[in-house]
Order: sequence, then structure tokens, then C-alpha cells
Amino acid sequence: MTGAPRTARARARAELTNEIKDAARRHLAAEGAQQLSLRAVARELGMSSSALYRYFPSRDDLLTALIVDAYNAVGERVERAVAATAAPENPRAAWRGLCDAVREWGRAHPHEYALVYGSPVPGYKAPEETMAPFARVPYALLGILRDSGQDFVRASGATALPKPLAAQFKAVVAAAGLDVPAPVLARAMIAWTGVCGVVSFELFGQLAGSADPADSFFAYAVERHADLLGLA
Amino acid sequence: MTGAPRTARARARAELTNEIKDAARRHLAAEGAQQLSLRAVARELGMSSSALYRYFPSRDDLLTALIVDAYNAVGERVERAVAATAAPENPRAAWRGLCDAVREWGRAHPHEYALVYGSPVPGYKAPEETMAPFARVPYALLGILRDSGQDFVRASGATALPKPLAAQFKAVVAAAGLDVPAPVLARAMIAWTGVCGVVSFELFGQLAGSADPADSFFAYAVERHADLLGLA
DNA sequence: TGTACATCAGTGAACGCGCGTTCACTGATGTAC
DNA sequence: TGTACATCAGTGAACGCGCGTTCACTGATGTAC
Repeated sequence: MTGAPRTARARARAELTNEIKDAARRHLAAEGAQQLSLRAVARELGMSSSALYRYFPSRDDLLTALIVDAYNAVGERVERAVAATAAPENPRAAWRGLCDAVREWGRAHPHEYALVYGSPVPGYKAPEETMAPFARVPYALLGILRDSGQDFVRASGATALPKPLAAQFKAVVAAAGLDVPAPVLARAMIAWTGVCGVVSFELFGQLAGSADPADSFFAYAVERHADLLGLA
Repeated sequence: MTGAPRTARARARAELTNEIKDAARRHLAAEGAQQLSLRAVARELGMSSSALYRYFPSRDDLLTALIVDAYNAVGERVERAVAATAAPENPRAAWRGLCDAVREWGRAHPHEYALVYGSPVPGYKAPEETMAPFARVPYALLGILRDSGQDFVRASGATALPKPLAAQFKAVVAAAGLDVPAPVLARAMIAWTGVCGVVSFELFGQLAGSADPADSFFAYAVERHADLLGLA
């Protein structure tokens, strides 16, 4: 992103910014998503609460930084997992890799997962800068489908979208400059919401007493969603 | 549940208990899920905060009451919707009814939806009394599948579960006294998590900029999940 | 290389606010004889 | 039906706590000549 900082002061600033975010992440894990407290973060770092204002102009800006970091973290893990599977030759393996990466990241960072995929923080409005990181995982999925060169939509037996949905998604495809047909986007979003549904249920405790532990159920659900996607 | 209250005092108590819960629900909608404030609720009702302790021994008990009410509200709507579709003859219509009921309830009460299906409230441990209301929607879905008399698992082309999952779900079926085979439970849970995934994405803002408004996408996703369930 | 000045990091006190919960109390409602 | 007593609803003050943010300030780090 930005080049290496030239002065000692700039280096210290960059380091401390990261330390603040790390402490905030720990505090998120301890106290839960919404009540992130600047004072508690400052306390953990042994500095005065007012000093934080040198680094983040308000609590919401710190939140935004954490959200951007979280989207980028899961996005990067997903992209690496997909790249490791020789995606074009085996889209189903790539899909598996994507899903496992999301779940593993979520299990390792449940409160960051909740921050981005759980209930919205009341009174917080996500600024525009979160949009690109937000889209990394869905884009990775679209990439798998595009690169497979497979006519998986036809393979799955459903060729056409209902008219209103087709119109809506054609517009989305055009506006975002995506290189997939609308039915592929629709299938991708069903798969993506489905997998997030399972991960959310697992992390939020809705599977306690049924699919608990959730490993086998998750793997099975991933395969069924692959079927629905029409992946070979 | 309990009979009609005999004395004026008991009647007033029951009424005020409901008024407190209503005010708490409104407060939930205004301020968000986790920071439900007893004092704010009392203020809205024009009573002292200490008076609330006559009705709920602590903040967590009020939360529990709201959670139980929320599960029962969505459960009842789902059960009515399913009953209205002549389910045994047309399981797919019943499934549609279930999904639409969940989504409509969620859209009408997004903060109650977030309370039960969103990020868990930090420090709050759901007591046993929430379990039965919690299970109403999944049970309604299992009822649709059982009553259809259809061999939809075979119809969908996947007969056997992987061994570990089969063992796990057989145990769940036995422990809960369910009258469906394990593969049906597995399919039902995939469908249920999938639909909740779409509703959560819609309500939590993840569909903004793509499937927004989400009506057609939701309907399409419901059909595809019905395909996956193997419903006629 | 040294000096004068500008920039920045961090402090500590303060403002004004809200929170859950406890406690001793007043007054009304219900119950037993 | 009337009276004595027990139960309950609700009050208001208090405890002890935490919060985000502002402000005037001290010292250290960087920059231009």
C-alpha cells in the first residue's frame, strides 16, 4: 500500500496503530462485538484514552479499520486457498477450499466474523472504503466459476432466471463490470449465503445439540451446495 | 399456558409485564441488540428503574423473555403458514410458506431476528427454557418432510450420508425422538441454514448493492433449496 | 554541523452522561377469621 | 360484613462504575537554513 515509513516517528506511528488494532481485536473477543471501548483499549496498552485520538479520530473510525482488516483477512485466506487448488481444472476442489477457508478463519476469529457477518453495530454506518474488501470472497467465488469454463448452470438443470431477477442481476453484472452471466451470479450468491448460513449457525451457537461438532455437517453441506452450483 | 389471573393485582401484573417487554422491544429496535438498558425501558414507561426488578430479577431475565417471545413469534407464524398450505399434498408449497413466513417476520422485526439469529449477546448464556421455542421452526420443516410421505432423499439423488455424519445424526434423531431418518434431518438442516443465510444477509445489509431489493432473489433461492431438498 | 522553529505524541484532568443493582421506605391490594 | 395482618407494587436516593470526547499542556522528534 504505502511505502515504508522514512522517519522513526512514522515507523513508531505505524507500529502503534497496529498495536491499537490488535488490542481492539482482543477486546472485541473478550467483551463482544458492539461494545468496543476506546478506554479499555487504551488501558490495555498502558496509555491514556485521549492518546488514541492521535491515531483514530473517533471510535467509529477504529471500528471501520477493524472491519476492513477483517474482510481483507478472510479474503486473503480464501484467495490463497483457491489458488492452491489448481482451480480451473477442478472447480469443485476450489469451492471446497473457499468454504473451508471461510470456516477456519471464522472459527479462529469468531468475534471478527461476527463483526462483519453478524448483526450490524447499531448506529454504525459502513463507509465506502469497506466495499472493496467486502467483495473479495464473492469475487473469488465468481472467479472459480468463470475460470472453470464449464457450463455448470446448464449442467445443474436450470438455465433461465425468472424475468425480474434476470433484469436485476444483469444490471448488477453490468454496473460491477463482472464477466459472468446473471444466472451464474445468482447461483454463486445462493451458494455463498448458504455457506455463510452454516458458519454463522455454528459460530453463533445455533447448532449446539444437533450438528455439534459441525465438521462433518459442514463438509456435507459444502458438497450439496456444490451440487446445486452444478460443479463437476 | 397459565389460567386467567383472578385478582386485579395479578391482572395488572400480567399487563405490565407485557408492557415492559413491548417497551424493551421498541428499545431494542432503536438502540440495537446488545445494549438493552433497563433504565431506558423504565424511563419509557414512566416508572423508576428499580420498579422493574419486581418483574424481572435481572437484565438477563428480561433478555431471556424477549428471546423466548421471539422464537415463539416466528415459530407460530411459520406453523400457521405451513398449516395454510395443505402441506402433505404439496410439500414444496409448504416449504415456500415456511420460508416466506421467516423472512416476513424478520423484515417486520429485524432487531428481534438479530437477537435470536445474529451475533450472540456477549456474556449472555441462553437458559434451557429457550430450547423448545428455538426448535419450533426446524421441527415444522421436519414435519413437512415427514408428512409428505415422499422419498425425497432418493428423489434428490443422494441416498447415503458419509459415515461420521450418519452416526452423529442418528444419535440426534434418537435423542430428540424425531421420526425422520438421519439423511432427511441433514437435508433439512442444510435448507434451513441456507434460508437463514439469505435472510440474515438481507437484514444485516450484505445484499446492498447486489440483490437489493431481495424479493426475487429470495424466491429463487427458496426454489433452489427446494430442489436440493428433493421436493416435488 | 548547529541552531531556531514547527510539528507531532502523549498526559491528566475534566465534562456530562449512562449503566445495573440495592435498600429502606410508603401506600395500596388481597386474605383469613 | 368488618377488622387485623400479610403481601406486594412502586419510589427515590445512593453506590460504584464505565463511557466518548475535549482541552490546555509538556517534551520529544523532525526540518530548513
